[in-house]
Amino acid sequence: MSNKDLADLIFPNITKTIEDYEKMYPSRNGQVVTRIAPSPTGYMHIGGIYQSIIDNLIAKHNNGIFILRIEDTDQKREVKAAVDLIKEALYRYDLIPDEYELDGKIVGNYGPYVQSERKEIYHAFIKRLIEIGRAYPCFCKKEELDELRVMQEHKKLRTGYYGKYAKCRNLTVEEMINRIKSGEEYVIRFKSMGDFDHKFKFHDEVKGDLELSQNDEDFVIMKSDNLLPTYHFAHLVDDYLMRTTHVIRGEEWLSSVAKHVELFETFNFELPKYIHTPLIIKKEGNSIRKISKRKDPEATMSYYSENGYPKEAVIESLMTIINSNYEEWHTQNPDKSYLEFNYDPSKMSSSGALYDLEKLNSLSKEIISKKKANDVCEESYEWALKYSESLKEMIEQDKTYYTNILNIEREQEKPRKDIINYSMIEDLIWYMYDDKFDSRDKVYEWKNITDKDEIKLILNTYFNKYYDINDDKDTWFNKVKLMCDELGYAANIKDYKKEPEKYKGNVADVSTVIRVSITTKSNTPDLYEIMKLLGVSRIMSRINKLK
RNA sequence: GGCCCGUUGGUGAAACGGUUAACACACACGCCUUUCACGCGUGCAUUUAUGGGUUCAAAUCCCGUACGGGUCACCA
Repeated sequence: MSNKDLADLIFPNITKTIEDYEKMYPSRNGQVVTRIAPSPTGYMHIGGIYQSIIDNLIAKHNNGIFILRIEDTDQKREVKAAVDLIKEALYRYDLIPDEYELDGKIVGNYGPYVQSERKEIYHAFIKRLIEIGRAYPCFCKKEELDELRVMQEHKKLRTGYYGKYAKCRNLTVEEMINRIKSGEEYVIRFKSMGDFDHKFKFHDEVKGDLELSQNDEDFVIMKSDNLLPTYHFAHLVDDYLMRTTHVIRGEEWLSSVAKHVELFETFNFELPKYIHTPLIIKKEGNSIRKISKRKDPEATMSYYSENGYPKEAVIESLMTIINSNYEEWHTQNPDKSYLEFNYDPSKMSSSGALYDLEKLNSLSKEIISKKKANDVCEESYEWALKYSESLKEMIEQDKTYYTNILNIEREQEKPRKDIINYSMIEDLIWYMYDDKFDSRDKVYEWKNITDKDEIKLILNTYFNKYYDINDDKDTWFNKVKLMCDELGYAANIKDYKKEPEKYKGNVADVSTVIRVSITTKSNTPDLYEIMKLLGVSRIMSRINKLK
């Protein structure tokens, strides 16, 4: 009985060899290939988009290929709709893969791109490993493994299935065959030849040169229940066969590179470049921790959709933590797409990247302020369709009116920056709509002038004597100033500051009274424009109701 | 606990043996202004977690300590 017999017993139907697959998926002649490989376990995590941005950036920058590969080897954790969620998130941010498998359609010559569909491929590789004596079935039960670990911990030994603790590696082929034939459950383990006390040099594109201990663990490469490989083995096979040149993955994988290196060396495959990205972390009180889907809403991409952040803002904010020199580059090249930025992994922070919502907000304000009113209208309408019935109705009443509101103080050199995201638009402009104005609980935000009679006096004087809807902006404001003179307010703030005791107040106070009486708010965009849009009769009706 | 990685203002960070330790966000103040905002200006680390060492010179190199993170699954 030989290893070959064992291999044939375990994989009787596997006839294709590694060499067959190498021919099916030939070398791509130096073309750069990156890949995002999420497991479909729920909503897209912000780390996934973060990595996809880097994948896409490297691929596009080098005329390369960006692959989406679904890692569904863990059926227990699988969530059915998750692939749709992944696709949705990727497409929303224009991170469109060149090769993928979605909705049953395969695009690309290196597929399938879903791991559960690649079972025979993995089996061919495992079969070879068994044949050459570098993999073996292990019959240890979970309880035995637990016992082993407890014993190791107790003796303060390194835990794991290695060396003399890897007892199944010493089984004879005959014994293995007999136990398999008798129906015992087993996993396939890799037979390591490494020595933990020997170090090897490893270059990571982010962390630089590292010295790591060799792997000596006989880790599991194929699971017992679904015969699918574990991550480590799938990484070897898929990234080799898909000809991946750059593996971008989270830092948590750093501690398994010794396993991967031994795997690649065993097959004599060239190692891809590794970019182990810092974890996205979050500060909570005094502790810093990995951002988590369960505790942090902003860890999930749906947070940004639900709150109506424009996609550019999300990308920008992530770019600033990907390479901190990005922001500077972007201010120098305001018209260029981020895809033209020269990403440099060695410039990535090697500690965690703290994702800052404050920064996102500031970026988002900036970006929205530079958009055309029409685009803001369309994008916010799209958002409202999904997330806000109320805003949707406002927009549908009269799109032009809505756009005009958005356009106040917009198309000028220094546009107003008050919209952080689309979910806050309604809060910013509801007073421009009569039904909202009438139905909402509102507080008039009077400032310096609160005396009812004084307010009445100002409003009466202004609307009876001065206000004319047809005035241009300068005339309009000059009239406000004229009224100030008449009522004893300073028309000029400087005059007021010089001799405040001479006046009842200044033009700012008077303007505030007009503003608040019409909008209830002390903070609004340009009053002249607002009055123009509202029109005389609506203004007067509001003024009259006030009395 | 073992192994690995890290630690520069409130935050993201630059600086790769010689700078007043960039820049951005936040914050504070001032100016501008019909309010708020925008914009503009100013301020904001006597010092790079900490203790030693190397050097004419250290945030940068070396060692120790502390603290934080990752990992030690038939999860990825």
